[in-house]
Amino acid sequence: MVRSERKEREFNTRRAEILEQAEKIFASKGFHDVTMAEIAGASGFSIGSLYQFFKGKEHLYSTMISEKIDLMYQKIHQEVKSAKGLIDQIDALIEAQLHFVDNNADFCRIFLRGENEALSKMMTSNREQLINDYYQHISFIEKILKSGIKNGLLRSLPPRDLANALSHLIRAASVDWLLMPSKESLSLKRKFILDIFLHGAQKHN
Amino acid sequence: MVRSERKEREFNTRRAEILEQAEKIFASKGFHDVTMAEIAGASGFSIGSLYQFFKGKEHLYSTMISEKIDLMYQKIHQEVKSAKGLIDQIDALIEAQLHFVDNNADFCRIFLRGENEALSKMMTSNREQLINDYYQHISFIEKILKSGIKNGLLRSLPPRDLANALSHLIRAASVDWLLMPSKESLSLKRKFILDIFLHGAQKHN
Amino acid sequence: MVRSERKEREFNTRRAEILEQAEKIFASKGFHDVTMAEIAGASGFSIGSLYQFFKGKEHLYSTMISEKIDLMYQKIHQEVKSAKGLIDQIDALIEAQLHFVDNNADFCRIFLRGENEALSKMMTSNREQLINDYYQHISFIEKILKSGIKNGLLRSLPPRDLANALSHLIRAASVDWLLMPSKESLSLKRKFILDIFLHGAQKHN
Amino acid sequence: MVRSERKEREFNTRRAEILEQAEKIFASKGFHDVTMAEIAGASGFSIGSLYQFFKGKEHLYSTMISEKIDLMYQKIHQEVKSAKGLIDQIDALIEAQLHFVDNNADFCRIFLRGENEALSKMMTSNREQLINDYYQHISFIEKILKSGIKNGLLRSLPPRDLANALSHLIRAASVDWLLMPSKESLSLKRKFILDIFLHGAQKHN
DNA sequence: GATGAATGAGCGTTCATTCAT
DNA sequence: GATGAATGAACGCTCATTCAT
Repeated sequence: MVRSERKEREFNTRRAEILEQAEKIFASKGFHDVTMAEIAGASGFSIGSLYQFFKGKEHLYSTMISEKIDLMYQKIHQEVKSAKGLIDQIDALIEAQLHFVDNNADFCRIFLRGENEALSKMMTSNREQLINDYYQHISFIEKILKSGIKNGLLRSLPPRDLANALSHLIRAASVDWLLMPSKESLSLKRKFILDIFLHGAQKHN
Repeated sequence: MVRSERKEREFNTRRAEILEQAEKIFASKGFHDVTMAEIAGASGFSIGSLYQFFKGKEHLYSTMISEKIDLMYQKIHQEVKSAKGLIDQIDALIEAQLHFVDNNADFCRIFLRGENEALSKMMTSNREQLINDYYQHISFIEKILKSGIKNGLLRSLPPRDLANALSHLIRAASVDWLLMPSKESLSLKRKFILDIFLHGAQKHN
Repeated sequence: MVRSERKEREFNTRRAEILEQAEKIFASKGFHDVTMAEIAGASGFSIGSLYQFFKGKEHLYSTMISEKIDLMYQKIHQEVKSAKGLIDQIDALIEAQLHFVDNNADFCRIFLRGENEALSKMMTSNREQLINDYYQHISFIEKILKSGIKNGLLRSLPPRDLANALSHLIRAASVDWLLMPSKESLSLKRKFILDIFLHGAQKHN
Repeated sequence: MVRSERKEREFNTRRAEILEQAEKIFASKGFHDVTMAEIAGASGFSIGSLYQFFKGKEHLYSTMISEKIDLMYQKIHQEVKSAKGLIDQIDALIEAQLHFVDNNADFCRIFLRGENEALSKMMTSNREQLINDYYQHISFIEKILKSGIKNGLLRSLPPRDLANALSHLIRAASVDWLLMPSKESLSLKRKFILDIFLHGAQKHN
């Protein structure tokens, strides 16, 4: 039916609106200090309506988290894929992730709080999904680096560990920036991250 | 008075017992899903007794976190200070931190839901203390690396960024290990971390 | 909207029902020995519902007190205003107050444990309101007596003190009656109060 | 034994010390906001010791109240008895009671709060004792007034009601004074009370 | 479908009282 | 006798979820 298609479009629009408002509120106050009434008010829906879109508060929260993170992964992978050559791909990876953090500071700060413990409760399925997505992301990086090793551009180190290292070097800069109020744009760290990842800290003569 | 000395010893023993049990429980369930009654039961005290040692649930939690973290910093700094030479010091730093994670996996997992300093849950004073301690730790690493730059052993990069990078490379391995149930000892990553930090991933001809 | 009008009517009905039950319970057990669960049970609402009508236990209590007292003042003033002549007005005042006590014995007994204004239990704003209302009531009596002095019907004594005296003579009879279980109607004291207030106890030859 | 006599003297001294401190604290904070630990601290005894003198908090409180009130009655009766002639006796009654209120304002203010509801709980025996003492006091006044009637000095009105009236006229002035912060000495009301009680408010030609 | 009033389980905390020392 | 640490029952309040309208 055509009608049901429109309905579904509308459904998705409303759902997205709720998620958008929920993100803002959760980002600013954490999980436990937010009430369903608050989200209902901010998104212009009634409390009851929220339950047509999400099974409950936890579901709403974890959906918001995982959809946003998936979006991040998507963007990153897209940027990386459109880059040519190993170094450029790594650079694109760094740039894309820093860019996301830069533009979603409040959201990212959620992870500096202890709030995603919410996920540890009932939402095991969602939590596992999140970890799974993370692994996939790491695997994605791993694959790139593996090809670098194959090409002889990178040293022959365990690719999984390399991927982890690269990922956390980006995170290092991000966390530092998130904790510090008002500093220069996070993108300035891009070169440093690439440099330290490729060449290390030691001076070579 | 001799008597008050014994009392104080007993007081500290009991306090430590509570903290030990609280750590286990908080580690497995987070902050909000734990009740004072649960901690009381596990530690063999009455609910009321808990309040002779801690001002409330938050205080108990934040005390547990910060005392444990301070212990980690102490151990690390101690190990590093007893090492001679830049490389050995960095190695000691890595080893000491991996060792702590290895021996306190449950505790560390708290931080997988919540970053290094974990939390809005803490009374501001305690939270600030914790952040302060973290900064001091980073500064400690920074100082070592700075001397390495001075000596010409390390490249002339921003020492603060280097310290951050090193710290997160250790974290990278730790997180990977913490997420994976049952693997080899975390210490095996020691050499890799040192290697990647010093020489980077790129092959140099 | 018509709808909201009905809702409001319902809201007020429910609110009044709670207050009515709360009055009975508070009157019989005081403030501290009453639980919200008890009031909820007696009034046929859930605990949570109580909080839709009142901010908390204190608010419920002080609202009950002050609304009832205001009602008493209203009735008294109304009766007095519809009387003509000084003596009749004083008589109406006595009669109206005795009548209220007669019909609200349990409520009034609250004040035998705690004076006219009853309480530290109230939010300051409400407490002040209550004291203010009391002063207004005394002023109301004062005004009547003042006109009696002007007319030469009453002796030239401080009107405020006279008002106080009259008010407490009524109280004297009320307290005596409230403390004695099962006696004749309180209204029988009406003549005595008027007599003693006007002519005093001494025999004049 | 002589020894047990000294013991008893000591016991009574300590008991009185506790009651004295308890009065101050209860007077300033009411019943429920005072802890046994607070009284113990203020009176220089341990918590446990308090229970050697009183069965519990309520017992301590009600004992303090009734002993103090009994003291008041004693003083009043004593003053009255040493006065000669009806009018002087009534005057002594008024003066003695105003004097007590003047010197024990904080204590008296307890009764303007709703705290003696404490007595409504378990301490039925004590509460009854208190009411009984009150009745005895009223009876004492009644007897004096009755003799006045017999002598033809007072009008032939129900002596019990007269006693009540006189008692509450004194109370009227006391309450007014207690509620007002900083005013002239309460004793100034003495003449007014006597005057209004004897002659009433109406002008007689 | 949409609403939001009603529900009631759940928890942190206090403090009078007890009792081992 | 004196102490004060230990006990644990008790209660106000919140808020996710439901369901009658």
